[in-house]
Amino acid sequence: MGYDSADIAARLQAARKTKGLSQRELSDLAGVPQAQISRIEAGTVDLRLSSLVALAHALDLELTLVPRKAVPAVRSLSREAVSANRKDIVAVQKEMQRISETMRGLQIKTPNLDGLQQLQKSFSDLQRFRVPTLDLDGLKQLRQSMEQISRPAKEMAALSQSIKLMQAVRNKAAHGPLPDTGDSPSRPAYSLDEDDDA
Amino acid sequence: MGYDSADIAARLQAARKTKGLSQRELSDLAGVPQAQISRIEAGTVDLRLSSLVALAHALDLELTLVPRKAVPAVRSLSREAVSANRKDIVAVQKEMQRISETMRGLQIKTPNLDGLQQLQKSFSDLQRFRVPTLDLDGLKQLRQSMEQISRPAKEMAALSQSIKLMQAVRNKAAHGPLPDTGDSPSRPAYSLDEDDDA
DNA sequence: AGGTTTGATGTCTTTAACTGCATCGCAATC
DNA sequence: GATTGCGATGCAGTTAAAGACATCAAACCT
Repeated sequence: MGYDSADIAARLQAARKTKGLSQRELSDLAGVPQAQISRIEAGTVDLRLSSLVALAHALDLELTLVPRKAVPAVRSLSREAVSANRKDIVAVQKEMQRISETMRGLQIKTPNLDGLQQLQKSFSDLQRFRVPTLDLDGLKQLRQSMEQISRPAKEMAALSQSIKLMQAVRNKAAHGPLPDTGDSPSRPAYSLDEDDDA
Repeated sequence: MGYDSADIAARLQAARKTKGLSQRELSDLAGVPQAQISRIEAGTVDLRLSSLVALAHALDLELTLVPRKAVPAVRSLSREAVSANRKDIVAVQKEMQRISETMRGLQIKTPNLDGLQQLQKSFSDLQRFRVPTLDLDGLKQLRQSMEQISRPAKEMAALSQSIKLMQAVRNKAAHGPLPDTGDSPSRPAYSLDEDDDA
């Protein structure tokens, strides 16, 4: 337990998920038993430093001690490194791949379904976005919806739902925070404010 | 043992020292036994996260997980926060205090000693400098020398030596790296270099 | 529906951190 | 020379993480 410890646990889990790793995969990677990882992420154990470092290392993270006053700066710096870029590139790519396959499947199974073309067009549109801009959860939701389309008697509802979801993802990608090409430092929010205590 | 763990231990010790804390003081502050702190700093134990967090907290540090690629930036950021400012303010203050007391002692014991006035003048001069600019080791050396002055038959040698040392400290403070008032961000060395792997 | 994966939990043994206390050597101070 | 404060070390007892299993329920995919 503890203010900080919970943070650490949460960050470990977040890092694992955005890397698309299961607890077992991470287990193999870090040499820490899956059961232990589960307990750690749940925050029910007071883990050893060696375990923490092993996990962090496997997740391309480093454990650092930073001065209190530098914490906000470091936070924004870390955020920039993970969210603006990288995020869950692999996971998103994978999801897009699967959606693409689902799309293909639909075109074979129900080629003459009204609106399928529109969906296809939207998808082609979506594929032009740079990976990091896409929302993983939105994509997952979308795929789930798309798979409903092959269900008899639900085609139309599922189809229009899918189109809606896809446009939602598209809009989010278009208007969301832009990681863009040359990541402009966007004003250095990281600067140590002088407090001169003591 | 471990690549990272040693780092952590070292940083803990460094933080403690620059704060001018003894292991026992830190022990009281963090609630971790002195013996344990010793072992931790020596790197002979694989400490628990709770201990680490307790110590970090007591030292005004926070444990954070930062992405590999952001590590250099974070490092320079932390360095800036500790070294440019703060350094070992407390220790320097303490040392200055003790020198002041030593000075007073000399003025009582050997008030008519030639050159004492010059030493006093130099010291007053020194006191006008901002704390962080002063060199701790130089001050320690100085005090040691000053205490020799009360030793019979060595007064003169010790006195001139003290004057020399004090001027050395003064010069270092005057011409050394200036932590100055408005710490200029001195060019943001922290920027995440794009590598775009994957 | 059946098979697989994922995360959560349980049990047992081993290992080691942790605590509390005492002590030691060393340096600095009086 | 005695005292004090420092860090390091030893030891006995308690506690809990680690490791190596085995399950289990839920979600997922075919």
